[in-house]
Amino acid sequence: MIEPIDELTKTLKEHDFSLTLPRKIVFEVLQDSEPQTMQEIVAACPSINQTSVYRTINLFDKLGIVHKLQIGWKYKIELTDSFNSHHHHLTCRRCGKTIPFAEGQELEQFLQDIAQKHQFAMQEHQLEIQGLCSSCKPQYA
Amino acid sequence: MIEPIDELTKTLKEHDFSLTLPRKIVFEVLQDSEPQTMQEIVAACPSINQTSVYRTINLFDKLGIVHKLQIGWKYKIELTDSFNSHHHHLTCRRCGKTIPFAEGQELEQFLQDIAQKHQFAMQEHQLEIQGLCSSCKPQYA
DNA sequence: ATACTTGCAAATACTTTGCACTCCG
DNA sequence: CGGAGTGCAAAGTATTTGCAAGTAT
Repeated sequence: MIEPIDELTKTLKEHDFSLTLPRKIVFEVLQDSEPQTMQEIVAACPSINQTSVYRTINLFDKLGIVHKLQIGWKYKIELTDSFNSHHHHLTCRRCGKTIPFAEGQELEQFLQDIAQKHQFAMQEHQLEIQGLCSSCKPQYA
Repeated sequence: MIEPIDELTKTLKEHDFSLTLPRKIVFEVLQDSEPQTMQEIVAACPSINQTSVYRTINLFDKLGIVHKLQIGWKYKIELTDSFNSHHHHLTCRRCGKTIPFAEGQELEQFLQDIAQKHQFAMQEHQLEIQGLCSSCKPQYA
C-alpha cells in the first residue's frame, strides 16, 4: 500500500517541486480532516508563516492536490480524490455539521453520461447536499 | 404565469423588506445570466454603490434568493432554483466556460435516497462537474 | 553556483461597518 | 415622525507580491 505522503512527493517531483517541511506539515494538517478554512489551516500550522501556507495551498491547487469547496458562505480546502478517498458532503444548515459520504458506482456512471451528452470530458466532480441533520430536524417539526 | 420579479417582491415582503430600485437592478443583472462574480455584478450595476450591492447580495442569500458556488478558485453568485430553473454546471478547466445542464428526476431521487440513508432532510443540493469542453478536449489529445 | 523556498513587510483586493442623509409610508 | 434603505468613507479581513536570506543539490 502506497502512503499518501509518497503520493504527494511523487506529484511534487513530477512538476519539479520538492517536499519541504512546511509543505509536509500543511499536507498532514489536511489529511484525515474535514474540509478546513484558510484560517483553520494557518492556525493549525503555527510554525509556518501565513504567506507560505497560502503559497502552499495555491501550489497544491495547481497540482490538483487540493480543491476549494463552498460550504455555506465560506470556502474550505480539502484534499482531492487522489489523496483522500472520493466522497461528497451533507451539510446541516442549522448546526453546520458536515458529514462525508461515499457514493456508489451508479452516480459516477450517471455523471459520466451527463458529461458525454455535452461532449465533455469529465475530470472531477463535486456534490453538496444541504439540509437538516437528524439532531436538528426535530426542532423544525 | 408568474413573473420572477413578482416572486422576488413576494419573498421580500414575507420578510418585511421592500423591493427598491437597487434591489431590482441587482436582481435583473442576475437573471438570465451565467453565475457571476461580485466584481462582475458590481460592474454591471454602475448606478449602485458597491456596498449596496454587497448588502443586497447578502440579503438575497439570507432569503434564499441567491447562493454562492465555487467555480475554480473564485466563488460566483447565481439565483437559486425558485428564481431560475433548477440546474447544475459543467465547467471547462481550460477555457473556463460554464455550461448549465438540467438533470432528470432520476438524480433527484438518487440524492434523496442518500440523504435518507443518513437521516438527513435534504433541502438543496449542488453538483459541479469539471473537465474539458468539446473545443478544448482535442488540444489535449 | 543555481534554482527552489521561505519569512517578513508592504501592497492589493475583498468585504463589512458606522453614520448621516434620503425616501416613503 | 419613524423605520428602512442608501452612499460614502473608514475599518476590517483576506490574499498576493517583492525582496533578501536560507537551503539543498
